[in-house]
Amino acid sequence: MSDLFPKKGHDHDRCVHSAIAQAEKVCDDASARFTDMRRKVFTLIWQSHKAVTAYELLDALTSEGQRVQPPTVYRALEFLTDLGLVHRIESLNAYFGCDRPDCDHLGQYFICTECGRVAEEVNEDMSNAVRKAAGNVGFAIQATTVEIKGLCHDCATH
Amino acid sequence: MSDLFPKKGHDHDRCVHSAIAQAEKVCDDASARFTDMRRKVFTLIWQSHKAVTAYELLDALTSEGQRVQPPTVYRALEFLTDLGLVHRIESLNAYFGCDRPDCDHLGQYFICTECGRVAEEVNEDMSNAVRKAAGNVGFAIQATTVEIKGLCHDCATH
DNA sequence: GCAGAAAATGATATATTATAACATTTCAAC
DNA sequence: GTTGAAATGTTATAATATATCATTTTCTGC
Ligand SMILES: [Zn+2]
Ligand SMILES: [Zn+2]
Ligand SMILES: [Zn+2]
Ligand SMILES: [Zn+2]
Repeated sequence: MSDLFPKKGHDHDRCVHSAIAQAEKVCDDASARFTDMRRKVFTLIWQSHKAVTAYELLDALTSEGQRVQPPTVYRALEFLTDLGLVHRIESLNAYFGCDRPDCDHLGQYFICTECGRVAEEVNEDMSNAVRKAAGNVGFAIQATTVEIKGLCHDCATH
Repeated sequence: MSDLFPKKGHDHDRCVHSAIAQAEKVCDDASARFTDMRRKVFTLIWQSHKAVTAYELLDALTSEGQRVQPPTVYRALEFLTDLGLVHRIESLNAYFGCDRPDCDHLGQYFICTECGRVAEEVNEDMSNAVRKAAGNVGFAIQATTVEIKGLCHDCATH
């Protein structure tokens, strides 16, 4: 059985640093600015492997000092999602950092209802099944939302 | 190419009557009450093949006479979704009538961004791909959200 | 039929998520 | 340094959803 959710006790600083490095590259390639605010929001999203709501981000930013307003966070989120650095999890109204922002993909999200962690997979069998089903009915895909809730292996076995 | 979205000019009264008849049966089998309010909400949802928001339902119910409050609509929606008569479309924050409420299923939803219509499919290839991907990583599925946005055949070709 | 319990709805308030509109600041290009 | 575009700040409000308690309706057992 392959891993998908990160191991407990993994070196999470590596996750964060790698994500930031990739984000810098993606922004650079797109001639987009990875500003302080965007970096703060992005880093907060990567604090855990859970999805984070806009207002959790607001609270975190506010407790750091002066009051941050909703549009500030939503703008940063829009920027990050447009560039594919962050994905919105529709069934949670929350946001999740992508670990492969360099390539275009139709991701699928496994959401553990016990520990709250989210894992993104890019599974060609699933993507192909979706594409084929769409093709069968003459539907031209623009975007897909595939979110699977349940128990991750750790939570199912402990 | 098989049909999925209903034809223009189809006999929609048949859709509605069939849906209501099925709902009555499902409620009866579950010893649940298909009250006036639940029937009204359900019928409003079936007015079109689009997904309907809670507040659109509220407005429709209110214009029928006295003011209806949000909890009234949300309660009816909870009842209907719990019984599988209606599905929530997460990416739209909206609700859509199921045309096969009698059988358990993991549905997939095609959402046309042009005409707004939604079509539910129960595609075993997709469902199996999801189950297999979950199995591969030891994930125990509780619920799935598969929503596909794009252009329906009518809108793509006209 | 009637009492009591359970289910459903009404009513009020409030929580959560998200955007519109305009002002100010920052920053890169010239 | 000036200037124009991008980003952020500020204020207000829209859209979606739930908590809580009161009242009404329906069901069950007698
Ligand atoms: Zn990590
Ligand atoms: Zn878990
Ligand atoms: Zn119809
Ligand atoms: Zn269409």
